[in-house]
Amino acid sequence: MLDRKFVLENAEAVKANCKNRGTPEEIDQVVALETERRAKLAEAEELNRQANAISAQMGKATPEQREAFKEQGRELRARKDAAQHEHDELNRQIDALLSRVPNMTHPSAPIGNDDGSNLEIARGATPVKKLDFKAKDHLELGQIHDMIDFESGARVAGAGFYFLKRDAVLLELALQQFAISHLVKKGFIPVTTPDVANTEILHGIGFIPRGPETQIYSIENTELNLVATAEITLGGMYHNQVLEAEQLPLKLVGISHCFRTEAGAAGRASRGLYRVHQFTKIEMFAFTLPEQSDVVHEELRALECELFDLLEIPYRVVDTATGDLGGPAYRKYDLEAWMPGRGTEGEWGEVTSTSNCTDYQARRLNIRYRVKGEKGTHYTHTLNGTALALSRALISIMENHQQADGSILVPKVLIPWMGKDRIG
RNA sequence: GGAGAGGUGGCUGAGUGGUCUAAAGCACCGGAUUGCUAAUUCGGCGUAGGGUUAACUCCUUACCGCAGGUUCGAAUCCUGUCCUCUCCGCCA
Repeated sequence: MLDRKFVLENAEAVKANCKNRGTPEEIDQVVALETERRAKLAEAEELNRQANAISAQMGKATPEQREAFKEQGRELRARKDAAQHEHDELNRQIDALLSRVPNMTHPSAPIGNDDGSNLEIARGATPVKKLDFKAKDHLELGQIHDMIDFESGARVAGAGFYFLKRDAVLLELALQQFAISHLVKKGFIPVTTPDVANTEILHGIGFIPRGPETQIYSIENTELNLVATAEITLGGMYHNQVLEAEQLPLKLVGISHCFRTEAGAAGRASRGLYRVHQFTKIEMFAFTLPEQSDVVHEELRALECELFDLLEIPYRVVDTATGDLGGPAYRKYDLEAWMPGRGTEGEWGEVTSTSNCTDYQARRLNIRYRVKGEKGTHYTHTLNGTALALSRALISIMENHQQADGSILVPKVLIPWMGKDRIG
């Protein structure tokens, strides 16, 4: 959510930003309603002040005065309640409008309507290999080595669920160990989180549960929802809290179980593990001072690159265009790994994503920081980044490290965790 | 799951319908003072919104877990709800 004062004072810039992002905007209406709201607030407060003044005299009033005061008090409070209700209604309308307005955008982010305008800004250290045999996709490889079982997944939980077996499990655990231990060395605090969160927290992060097109599984008769990413719980950790400036930047790495309905995604390229209802992720999250967030964002991106370089997977880095940014993101980088089994001759597929959400989530979640010796508080900035999405990491490892005979070489960094250097 | 107790400022903790404008202490910040490892003393010390200003400068409103209700007036009374603690039961 943007700051109301900021919207009022920068209406034209906010409108232009909405246009760049392809979001319909009603900024003029927000400005009008907010102006009206402030007037109503002043009115309600003034009436309340008068009523308080009357009440204060009540103690030393004579019995006759008392009755007159009571009557005046009643009337003032009634008028105040009326003004307050109008104010509250305006407030609700503004909130509804404003919660649909996306974050402002980093001046360097490419401007464009959709992912076609995304800008490739870097390539990984590992080049795309020309295979001298026909690449198998991860499903075929999974079948050869009995690693992925979608049929059983469907029997138990429906299409889009799966069992990992044998070396896939070892590989997944190795990847988790590898990513977490790497990030702990970089100063991240490892955390496990709840796999459910209250609706309020989801809203704060920018998810909209329980709508017709929601990505979120919700638990009936409760305010609980299965998380779609640990961004939700990690960001929610400090809901309504005030941090000390010297604690920042606060960097967390969480083990994230992700549950997604993928409503509306039917028909999109989604063979195998690429788009599933449940997967596990290693997720980075940071709370920073406003002046730190750009630097930390670059740091998260660099760490993602480091992990994929170490896994010897070819990838490209993409600076996400305005029209393709999610609402809370100020800037977003994606890593797209080369997936030889995807499409007819291989394709890039998104494997990580890191966003700087500036104060957009922090304002909704009310996460602030205080500077020692200074008055008042400020909103933190929040950032998130995928370290590894295990399902897609599995795809990229299996498909990139496959050999002509169908065996799969284990990347060097995983061998100690995996206990072997080759699958099959 | 059952029974009970409780949620008040950074912390401890008083406050059971009207100077609560929330006592007091601790911690913290600033000043003063005294030659004894620090003491004493004075002052300040929350968050958010609105108005005002050269200026957190002044004014004002709200906030005692949260949401409602009663009342001219609620930290205080009522209802609901969330959370914490203790005991019992169950359980990985």
